[in-house]
Amino acid sequence: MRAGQSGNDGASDMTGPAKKRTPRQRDPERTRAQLLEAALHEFADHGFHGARVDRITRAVGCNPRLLYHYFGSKEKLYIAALEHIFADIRAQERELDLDRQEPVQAMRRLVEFTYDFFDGNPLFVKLTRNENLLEGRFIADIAAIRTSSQPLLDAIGAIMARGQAQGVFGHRYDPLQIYVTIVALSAHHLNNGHTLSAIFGIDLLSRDWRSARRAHTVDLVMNALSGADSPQP
Amino acid sequence: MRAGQSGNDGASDMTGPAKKRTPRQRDPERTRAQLLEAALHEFADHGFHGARVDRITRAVGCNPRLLYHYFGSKEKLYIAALEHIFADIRAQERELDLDRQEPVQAMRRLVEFTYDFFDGNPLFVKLTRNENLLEGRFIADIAAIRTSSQPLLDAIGAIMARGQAQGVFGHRYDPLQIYVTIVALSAHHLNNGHTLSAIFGIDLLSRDWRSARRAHTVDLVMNALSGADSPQP
DNA sequence: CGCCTAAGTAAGTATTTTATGAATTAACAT
DNA sequence: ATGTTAATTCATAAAATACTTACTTAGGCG
Repeated sequence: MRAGQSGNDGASDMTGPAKKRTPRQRDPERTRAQLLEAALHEFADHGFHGARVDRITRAVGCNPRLLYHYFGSKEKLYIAALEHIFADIRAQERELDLDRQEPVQAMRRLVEFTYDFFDGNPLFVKLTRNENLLEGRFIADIAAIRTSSQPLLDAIGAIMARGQAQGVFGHRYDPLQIYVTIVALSAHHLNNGHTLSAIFGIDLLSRDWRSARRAHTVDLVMNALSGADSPQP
Repeated sequence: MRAGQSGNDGASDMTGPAKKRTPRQRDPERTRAQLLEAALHEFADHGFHGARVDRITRAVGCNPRLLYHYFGSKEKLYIAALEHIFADIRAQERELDLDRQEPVQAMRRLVEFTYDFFDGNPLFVKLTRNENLLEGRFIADIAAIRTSSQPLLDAIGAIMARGQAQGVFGHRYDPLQIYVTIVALSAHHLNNGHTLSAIFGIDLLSRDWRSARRAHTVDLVMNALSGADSPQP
């Protein structure tokens, strides 16, 4: 707290209160980062329209003007937040390294990883939900969002092919369908936790239920892939 | 601008249409219904915070005051809309009648029904999404929302039990997990269609993809239930 | 017919909320 | 120091937006 208190010079302030003359230590990077972090939470909790720039700046404890100085507008701040959160998933996905493992193990690892990602990133879940509410108005413009998606699908396709060749996997599904399935099983109860919980009178967001859900998800996907063939109509 | 006078002074109106002199035929029920219908779409498309009462009344072509006359506030209108859309699903669900069919067929029917319900009710999907964005602030207060949920779970449990007894189903899962799974597989791509489409560069909301998804969903659930046992760790 | 209530209209207002213009102050290179 | 640039504050514009007050008119009912 080295900031130049030398407090009493605040006396020069004419308005009565004269409280926090503390002129906010200059640190543009920190300020920008704090704003982005606060925005992430604000947009996640209230959506774009429900979010208030005022709440964001108050959370950071800075002047509203700064938000516009650094980000230009509420919309641009939202885009920055979206971009930031999507960068994370790409980074994490890159560490998966599925090609070197046996098919069954690789698939299990992918499912567990995916489940844990959503379970551990409520901000991502919420921001994504809101972006879909906005009909994906901004997501398309974010560059580098499709970059590592094809590799992921390829990896899934490769795992299934290998598994089939080895005879451990049965019916071969479309990799995209499988991936959407994994994500659906992992995230739907998070996306719709409040309504589902209200409808069934059980808290689907509790630690216990989520833990059971994890096992169920892994179970189901492995079961689907290893099953010989789908029951015929 | 002493409004009220008779028709032809519409010439003073600058915008072309000049329709509004017609003093809206009196029909309270119709007005109320129209407001509710418009609200359903407005809240679905923009969420609670993004929705504009002004747009709703303009869509109906009535005076803003009427909205408050009939519903009291934006919030109460939202609740009315939520209540209305949730009443539908309950009604439809009641027609299922799963107990009289063979287990495999009953389950297939349930999955298809559930898939088609979400696929055919975008308003329901969107309103639900928004209600979850609001952390279920209103859903809990809506009476009769839990009414027919337990019967549904019981029905699922019964189907699985019968299937197991007949030897057509293998491992027995928790009915709630199964139901959440069915819903997840049916609705996740609708809930997250825009982001997923952007990420993979494929339109998951197209008729073709949704049709493929339907088959995949049925396939997966039937496969999961009929599978002997899950692959062991 | 004439009155009374409720449906409907016109025209605000109060408040919130995003956004800026311009002054002020710190940091830093020269 | 000094001058320049960028960070921060102050004060407020400007626009939305939910909601109201005060009126008008239709139409059922005695």
